[in-house]
Amino acid sequence: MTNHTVLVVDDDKEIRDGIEIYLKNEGLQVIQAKDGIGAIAALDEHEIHLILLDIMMPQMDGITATFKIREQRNIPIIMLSAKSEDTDKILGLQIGADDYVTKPFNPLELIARVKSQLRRYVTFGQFEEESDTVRVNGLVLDQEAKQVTVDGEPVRLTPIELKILSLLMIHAGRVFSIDEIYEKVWKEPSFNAENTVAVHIRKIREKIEINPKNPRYLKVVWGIGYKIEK
Amino acid sequence: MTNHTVLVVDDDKEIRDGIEIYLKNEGLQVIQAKDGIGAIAALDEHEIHLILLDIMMPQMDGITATFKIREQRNIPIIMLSAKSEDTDKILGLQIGADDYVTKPFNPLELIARVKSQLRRYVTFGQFEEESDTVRVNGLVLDQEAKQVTVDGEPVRLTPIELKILSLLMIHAGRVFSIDEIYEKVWKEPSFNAENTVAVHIRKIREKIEINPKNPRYLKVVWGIGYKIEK
DNA sequence: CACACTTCTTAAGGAATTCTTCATTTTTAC
DNA sequence: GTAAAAATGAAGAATTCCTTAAGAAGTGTG
Repeated sequence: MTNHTVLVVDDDKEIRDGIEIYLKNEGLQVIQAKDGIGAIAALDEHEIHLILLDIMMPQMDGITATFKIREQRNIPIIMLSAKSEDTDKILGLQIGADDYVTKPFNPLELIARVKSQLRRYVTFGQFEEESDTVRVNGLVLDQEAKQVTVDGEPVRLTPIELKILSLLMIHAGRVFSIDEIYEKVWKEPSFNAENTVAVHIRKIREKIEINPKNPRYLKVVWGIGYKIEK
Repeated sequence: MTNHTVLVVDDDKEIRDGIEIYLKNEGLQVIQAKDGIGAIAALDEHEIHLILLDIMMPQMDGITATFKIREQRNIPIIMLSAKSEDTDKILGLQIGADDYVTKPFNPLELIARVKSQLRRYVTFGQFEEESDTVRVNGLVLDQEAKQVTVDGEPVRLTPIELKILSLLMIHAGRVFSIDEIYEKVWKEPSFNAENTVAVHIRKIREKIEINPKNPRYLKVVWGIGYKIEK
């Protein structure tokens, strides 16, 4: 997981430099480009393992650049954008980005996503099918298929329910407070979200538990929070 | 999630002191610095887990300080600023702050954000202190799962019971007076709490002892207090 | 654009559990 | 034996959690 090179493409030098600091701090090598043309040039000159690409750039915009890059090589691309509209998000992903981060972004989140993408890259320069399944008790979470099964039976979860359950399953055994769950799932500080989370917990229990009143998987720890029994 | 140290950087002593009161009230340790230079010095001297940084400071401004700090270590940074313009907000985040609070700020919101950042960092595995399990005799305390087992059997404890038992187990062998227990668990000076603690002790014994009348783990030291037998 | 459908959020009441207090009994030390 | 300390039991107060329901917001379809 070391010695990877990341190409940062953004027209704003400050942003490039800011990102570079974080990435270097993680032991990654960084090359900068200020637009799509420069990015393609950099791809010829260096062995790049991942691209951080701003969607709004002069000369050649990010989406067009994605096309050009994909024509050359199959490299993980993470898109950056100031726009938070879902339309852009979906468009970016469909066209070829492997992940998407909106500005202003949390640097830690960015690093996590970069690492996640790099992890899929192995010695042979191919993509490894990451084992994306988490198994706890009789519960199976397939992160790629975004599906959970209980004893083989698929469960139909809503997006938020899936996120909550994923969080709890990935860190099975650990207790998460309601605030913590809210922050991780909704990605904003929680103010008055107790019932909201509680209702979702109830819904999840309804779907994964035989007897929701006496849950087998999704346990409550009094005064602290919820967890998935390991 | 306890025992974290926050560095408060602001040129106004009143603001620093005000923030310090709130943070200390949450059990956090606080170190102050009046400018960027002082902040970097403090980083060398103390183990800091989070920085509250005013964006407008003499000598070295907050944004420059952010860069310098990031060069050294990857610590969560929350920016404070009197400016509420969105341009500044985005700039601050892009450059390296993990979160942003505008003055005048709501203390509760500030605390919520501080805690949120500390939690986020902890999950990323950066500074997870204290080993998660404490073993004494046949007693096992899993601090992550917030659970205690006696000879492998899980025990269902209430929040206060868990806190008391955790305290005694972590410092197994040491005797705690009733007042000491009360202060540590309730986080307020003990007034007339002798019986209150005694009742909880009794409840704990009921749950972890085979014969509460002749306790094997939770011993009383006459005239002094309670302890967990090592 | 109206319609049905799903999902999310909020509020409120009820149920269950837990906390504290007080009175009483038991144990301990001298 | 006596006084101080500790343990016990029971009851009301307080807290926390669960559940339901209703409306808001969003999505897809004809």
